Amino acid sequence: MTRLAFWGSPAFALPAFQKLLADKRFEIVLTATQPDRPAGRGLKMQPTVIKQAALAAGVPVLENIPSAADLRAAGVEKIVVVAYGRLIPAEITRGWKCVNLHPSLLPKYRGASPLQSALLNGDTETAVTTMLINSKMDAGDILLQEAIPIEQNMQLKDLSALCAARGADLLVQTLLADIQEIRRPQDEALATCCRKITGEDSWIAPGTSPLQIHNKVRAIGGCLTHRGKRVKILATRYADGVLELLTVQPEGKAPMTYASFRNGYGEIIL
RNA sequence: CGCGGGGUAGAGCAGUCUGGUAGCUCGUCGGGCUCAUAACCCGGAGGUCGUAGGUUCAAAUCCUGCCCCCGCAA
Repeated sequence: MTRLAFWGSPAFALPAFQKLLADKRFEIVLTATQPDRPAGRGLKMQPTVIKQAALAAGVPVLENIPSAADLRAAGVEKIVVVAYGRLIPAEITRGWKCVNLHPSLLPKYRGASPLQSALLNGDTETAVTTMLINSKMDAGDILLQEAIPIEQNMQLKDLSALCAARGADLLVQTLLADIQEIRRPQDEALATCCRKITGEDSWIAPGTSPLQIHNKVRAIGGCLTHRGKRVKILATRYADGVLELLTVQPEGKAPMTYASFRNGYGEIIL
């Protein structure tokens, strides 16, 4: 039984956490996650998904970055990192094998928004990759990689759930493998980086093509102004060059079908 | 006390400022036209206007409390 530390924060990390938790070949002796943050309406303090899961499972949680001493005290042998959201100190990466799960076809899409970037660019394939963390962002040696096809009308939540699930399996395989044997360096010449997505990115500029709109909507949601109100486009279908609006949400209102929207607000001119 | 929008027929909205027993689009039901239709025409059903109280001859509309939903930002 391998004693693991699990470092992760959002929902994407949950399938991996639960998979490792349930697997008798591993024991999660420590979790690290981001601190509670004020979030949501009213700015109430919110724990991360992983903190909630760890507490429910009775696993110790650290909200600050664990030190080498913390890891030694807990008898950690390997560290698993999934969407932790913070840099790992060099003293940790030097002292332990830090296996990271990254949902992209590394060395493509290093950085903060690999899934969004793949959808935004209309890629037809991505991957889940396990790698060893080094000092550079997502640049460590690749361990295992599994391709994931992206369907034309797949939304971020679908792709994210799929990658999280496949990634969890891939992590298990990776942890059972001989890491020194399978590690191979990334080809720096092919490396690309994606930045963090902000609200600004979802605005649909006039003249955006139907396919570009579709890709934007399924990656990060589309935003436009209609009769003086901001309207989010939540779901579209694209086939044979034709873009069809499916779900839409006016500012301050609940999501609704486009048919309903049209009855009350009128047609959206793209 | 982070900022803000909203709760009116099954659905989406207008009407609230300038009180006077509720309207539009869609759906639904019935009828008509048509070879036919998700098209078109005619007709009907369906709402204690979130909730409690107040002001008034009269409240969806003005005032107050409460409940619920949502957007932004992080």
